Parts: sequence; structure tokens; C-alpha cells
Amino acid sequence: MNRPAFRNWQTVQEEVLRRIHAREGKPGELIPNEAELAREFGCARATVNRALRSLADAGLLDRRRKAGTRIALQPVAKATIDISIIRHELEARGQKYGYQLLTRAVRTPPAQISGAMRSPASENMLHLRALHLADDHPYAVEDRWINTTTVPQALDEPFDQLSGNEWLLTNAPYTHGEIAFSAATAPDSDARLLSCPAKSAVFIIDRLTWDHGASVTKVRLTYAPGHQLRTAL
Amino acid sequence: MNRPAFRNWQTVQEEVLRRIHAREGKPGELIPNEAELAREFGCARATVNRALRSLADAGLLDRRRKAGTRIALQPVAKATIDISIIRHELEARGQKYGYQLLTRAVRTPPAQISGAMRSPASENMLHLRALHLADDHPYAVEDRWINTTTVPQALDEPFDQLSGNEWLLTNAPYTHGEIAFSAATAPDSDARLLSCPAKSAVFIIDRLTWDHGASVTKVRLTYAPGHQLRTAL
DNA sequence: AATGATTTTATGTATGCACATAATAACTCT
DNA sequence: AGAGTTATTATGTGCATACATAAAATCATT
Repeated sequence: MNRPAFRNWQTVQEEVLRRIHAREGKPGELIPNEAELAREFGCARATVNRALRSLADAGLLDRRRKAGTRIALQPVAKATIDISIIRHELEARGQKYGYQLLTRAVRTPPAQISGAMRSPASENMLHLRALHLADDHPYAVEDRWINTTTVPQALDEPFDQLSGNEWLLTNAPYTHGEIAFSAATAPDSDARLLSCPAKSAVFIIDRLTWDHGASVTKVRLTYAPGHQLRTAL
Repeated sequence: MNRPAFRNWQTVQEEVLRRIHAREGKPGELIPNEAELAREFGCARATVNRALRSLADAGLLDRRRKAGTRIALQPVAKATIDISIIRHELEARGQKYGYQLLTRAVRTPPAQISGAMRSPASENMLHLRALHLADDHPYAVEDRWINTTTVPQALDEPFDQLSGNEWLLTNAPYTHGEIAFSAATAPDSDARLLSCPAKSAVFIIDRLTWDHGASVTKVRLTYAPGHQLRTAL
């Protein structure tokens, strides 16, 4: 009998994946347990475990102690989006990046902002508005509030060369955050900046980050019409 | 000396994470190698490896053989979005789900569709249009093309009760795909269905899946105005 | 039959060891 | 000094073993 060598976890993973895609078992069905697969593949159980665990992480398998491993009923497609620095994003696409600071001011944020950031309503924050350019065309408007109680160093930063986006990532750590994608008609001020007709439909990313209990920054990125956020599944 | 027990990979991970967040090392800085950490934590190197590997997967550490492990210069925020079945999504939020098939026809797709799906221009496909409802209000319009060469069983399915969304996930496996998020002004036909003013800004998800070399389905989901796609970071 | 305790079993993980691999550092030779 | 070779080193992985843990199945008790 031809016993091909499934001796590392990647090949084991590929083989199991192949079987799933070849429909050798229907969704919801049990697959052989680790010990059996290890015997079949001629490798250690730990190797099979590594392979199956990573497939479970990817949402293709459901595993439960004692209950065994079964093919996911409906593979939860997980789209992972890398929220990278806009400059990197553009440079990776071979486009020229440009940055332009519009306003930088310490002021009292609107109630909506201070509320979301759980900051006293009267507390001042650093407010930035900036324009990101791709090949000299408007690409996105950045509207950012920085909690200067959490990140006082931001007050010393002019942000005229380096975007808030970039400065914060390296200078203000966060433990968790939320991100939301949506569509809206561009406010007139943004439409002017993006040099698009008023009431254009624009793509919006809102992001709010926290360091333990304290809010760090809240940013809204308004992209020029036609922008797409794409990723592989 | 008080030597707390970092004897499993989760606690090791938490401790390393704590050090990163506490800024005990600046971004870009090397952290002690696995053997040293293992000695410090009083556990096996494999345990440290597991902890650091998962932090690297999450984008918080950069690891290279021989070069060592360093704190990521700019932690790549990875937003993972679970593309779940719309019904599940709504039910999870405690809303009532409704589904309404609008059209079901076998027809020749426009060139744009057949092109993207790499299918002969003359080849017929199954075309579905449906409306998803949340608490009896329009939620999203689904416009789907199914490659019946790849998934001939779809021709036997009425899709009047079960959405294409749901049927395909369990019946048509795919190996990979692409997904794109964007904003657009609603076409009149969709605006009517979503009972929103013409030219409203709507959130759009386009998805195209493949089974090895063959396209499976291409779908556009047009969400009612105000829709947000949110996730934790 | 319902309830609770016990056994069984599949996955989860820790460990020590060995070797593989990639990348840097050191060295040699011209 | 420069080029090519070799040694060193940190991570990556495989394996055998042992034990932990969750959950199902079974058995015992009322």
C-alpha cells in the first residue's frame, strides 16, 4: 500500500481540507478522532492536533472535548481586514501618498463624542482634521478626537507632517477597540474636500480605541466616492 | 523570591501582553528569546513558543528565525468580520427575520458578471433577487448569480423559503473568495424595495466565491440606509 | 423514572528531547 | 577590502509521554 508521507502538520491540514472540499463528509458529520488520523497519516497525535486546531480556528471545523471533531455546518466565512496605516496601504498599491493637516485645535467635543469616549462633557480634547491624498487626488478625510487625559503627549505633536493615524499607532497603545463600516451622504464640508458633488455616497470607517478603561481616540475616515474595501476570504 | 506560576501558555501570553501594554519594551524592541522566557516563567520552551506564536498571529509581535522576537512596530489591527447568514445575524440581535423571493430566473448574465465569474458570455446562470426583512422592515436586497455549471443542484431548488445565502453555504463548498465593501447611491429599483428615498446612500457588500478554478456564486447585498457593520478590534 | 455519582473518552496542553531551517555573525581566502 | 564559506543561534516543528478537562454515557440510588 502506498503510504504517502503526511508527516508535518501543514500536509495533514491540506489533506483534511481536501477531504472537506471533496465532500468526503457532509457538513455536521464527525471526522475520525485524532488518534485514528495519527495512525492513518503515520504521525504523532500532536501533529494532527495542530492541523485540526488551526482548521477549527479558521471556522471550518467544530471541535468539542469528548464529542469529537465535526465539519462545520456552515463554515463561518471570516473576512479579516488589516487596518493598516493609510500611507502604507497606498504605497503598497504603488500610489503616491500625500498628507495635509487641515485643523488642529484643543476644544470641547460635541456630546456625542465625549459620550462615546466616556469622558466628562466639559473635558477638552485634541481635535484634528486632515486630508489624505493618493497620487495628488483626495483620498480620505480624517476627523479625529484624541483624549489628552489618556495621551497627553499628543499635545506636543504638531501633526503637520505625520498623520494622527500613524503617530497614534506607534505612540499610544490600546488594549481593545471597536470599528464600524457604513455608508452615508457626504456632508458638504467633506464633499468639498474630496472634490465630489454634494450628497455623494461615501464609505465611512469609524474607529474607537481604548487603553484598559480609558478611551484613546475616536476617528472617522470618510473616503472619496467609489472607494472599495476588499479582502480575500 | 515570589515566583508566580506561569505554567500554561495562556498565562504566559497574558503576562507578555501585559508587558507590551505596560510599555516595558518599545515597539520594535527585541524581547528575550524563548529559552530565557521559559527559564523565567519556569515552563517548557514549547509553552512559551505557543504563547508567542499566537501573539504573532494576532499581529502584536514580529518573529523571525535567528533574528528573534520583537514588539510589532505598528500593531496591525486586524478586524475579523464574521460573514454569517443574515438570518443568524438578525436572530442573534433578537430581531424577527423575514425572507421574500422576488425573482428566480435562468438567464444570460450581463458581461460584467460573466466576466468576473470567468464564465462564457453566452452561458446561462441562475439569477435570484430577494429581500431580507428585519422585524418586517426591509433590511437588505440580495442580488445573486449562481454558476449552474459548478452547482447544477441549485436548479432544483425553489429558493422561495430558504435564501440563496443559506442554501449555498451548506450545499456549495468553496475554496476561496473575495469580498468587497463599498458605498453607493441606491438604484431606483433597490430604493423602492428598501422603501427609502431615491439616491440614498447605501452600504454594499459584494462577494464572489470559487471552488478551485470554478466560480460558484456572485452576490451583491444592498443594505437599507443607516446600516452599520461593526466588530471588535 | 428521575436524580445523582461514576466511568469513559476525545480533545487540550505541558514537557523534554531532537532535529530542521533561516538568517545573522564570524571567519577564511584571495 | 571583498567575496565566498562556515559556524552559530533563535525560531519552527515533530514526537512520545503524561496528565488535565469537559462532556457524554453508564451505572447506581432513591
